[in-house]
Amino acid sequence: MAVVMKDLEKINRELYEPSYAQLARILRTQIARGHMRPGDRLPSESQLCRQYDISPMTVRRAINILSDEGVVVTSQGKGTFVKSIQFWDATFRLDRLQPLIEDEEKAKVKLLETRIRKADSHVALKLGVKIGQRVIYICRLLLLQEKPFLYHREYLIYDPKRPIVESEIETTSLKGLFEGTGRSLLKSSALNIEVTVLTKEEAAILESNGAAPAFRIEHIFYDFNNHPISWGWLVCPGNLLRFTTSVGFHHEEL
Amino acid sequence: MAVVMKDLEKINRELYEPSYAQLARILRTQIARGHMRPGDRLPSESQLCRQYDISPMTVRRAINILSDEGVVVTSQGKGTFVKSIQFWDATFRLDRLQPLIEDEEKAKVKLLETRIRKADSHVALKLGVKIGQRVIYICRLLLLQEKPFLYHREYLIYDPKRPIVESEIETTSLKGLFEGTGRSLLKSSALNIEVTVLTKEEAAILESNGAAPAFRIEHIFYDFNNHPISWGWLVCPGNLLRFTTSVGFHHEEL
DNA sequence: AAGTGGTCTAGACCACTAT
DNA sequence: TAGTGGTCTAGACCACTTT
Repeated sequence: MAVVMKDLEKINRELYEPSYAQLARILRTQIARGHMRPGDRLPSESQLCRQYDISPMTVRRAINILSDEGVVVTSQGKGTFVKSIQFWDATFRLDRLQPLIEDEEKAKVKLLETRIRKADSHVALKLGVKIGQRVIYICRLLLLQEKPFLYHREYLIYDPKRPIVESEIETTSLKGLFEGTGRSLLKSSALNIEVTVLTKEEAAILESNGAAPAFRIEHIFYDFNNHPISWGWLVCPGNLLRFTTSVGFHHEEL
Repeated sequence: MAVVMKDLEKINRELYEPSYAQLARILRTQIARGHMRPGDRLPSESQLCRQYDISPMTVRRAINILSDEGVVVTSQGKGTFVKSIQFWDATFRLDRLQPLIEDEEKAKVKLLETRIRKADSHVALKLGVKIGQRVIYICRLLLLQEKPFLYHREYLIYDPKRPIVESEIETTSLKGLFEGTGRSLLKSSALNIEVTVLTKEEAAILESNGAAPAFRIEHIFYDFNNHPISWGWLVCPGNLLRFTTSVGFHHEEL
């Protein structure tokens, strides 16, 4: 059977881009251009070795990249196949917010309130402390180009032994906030995204309509003993935020 | 300098779990237990080779896994370091919905309406067709345990040359819906998640309160010529759906 | 039996960083 | 100069699937 050598770009070893990345890019482009369609089998690894004159490990690495990206699926003994796109593969990344918030020019954080409170039943449950125990309440507003954008409230465990209090409260930018202040004491975090409508108080602070729909991002941070350190939530009016993503095959335009 | 051999699990080559995965797991566990904290340097690759008696490539593969997971960060010439957790690393996966919807027992799809319409300006813009061109409108309701859960409306390009129409409309489960019907003609999809409040009509169909907050997931599918195939959106009342995720270091409990 | 992907070796050479 | 990660080789052996 004659193999048609179509689109056979060569690997250029002079480039800064390593061979495995080049091969991954070449195959990804072929798929995105429709030369290989979902369900089609890719050339076998040994074929790719010969075609591109690179070693098996390098080919495998390229294939693994595409596999991690969800572009192909491998099956031992059968081959490597182009995956059909799955709606469910979509992931929404919070880091789309990061550039907005880290821009010191446009983003300002206002500390609205900070004080010691006694934990009510709800806070006690979330933080795993006893009702009535002293906790720190922090309330911040993030402004984007002078406009209210995010309203953040947080309860921190009050531990006189660790002076995390001051450094936490001092934070006037959200940048370092969630990286952890005592940096090495944060182990993990659990997050929820929900929708709500703004309360009157929230609407007033965010200069939005009451009962406007909003995102609510809740977070709990844990230390290395898996004990909660803080519980809080961000509220952002729906008209100011959307999450976008895409699934499927993409490549640079010609 | 005496190296303290702490937590030195051995690689077991008899296991089904490959060596690189074992090493990744061992290192991940050490980090999660706090034996190595954010900012700490991992043993160098050559040290790991000697300690675990495996080859450099296998060590590299383990490190690469942790790097892909965002647990460590590598720096040429300096070493490999435990990353501090980043709030922004959080990703929310749509596939949390999949098990719900694919469960044929609990999930039923009701086809509410399907008919040919002429594209108005909005639809024409989204689908890249002329105003007045005929498009297919489909309206579905997904019920979960007999309760309305998702309300789905979609506009499809009407192309008599391709009989995608029948197969699309026949779909009574959402399962195969987004995998594509003519399976090989879907190239990519763009998605948005927004918040809205339910209109009266939506609230009636979803048996929810009017003006209740809701997720709105919009999608556009493209073919291999990068032309839109369909545009549609899902609406789900906020009290029925939340997205959850976590960031940081996790390991199996002891 | 032949072909496929999956793991792994024992090195090599390079680029970068610390000292 | 010595140590670090980054790339790559040219095979080996294995498990699985197809013929």
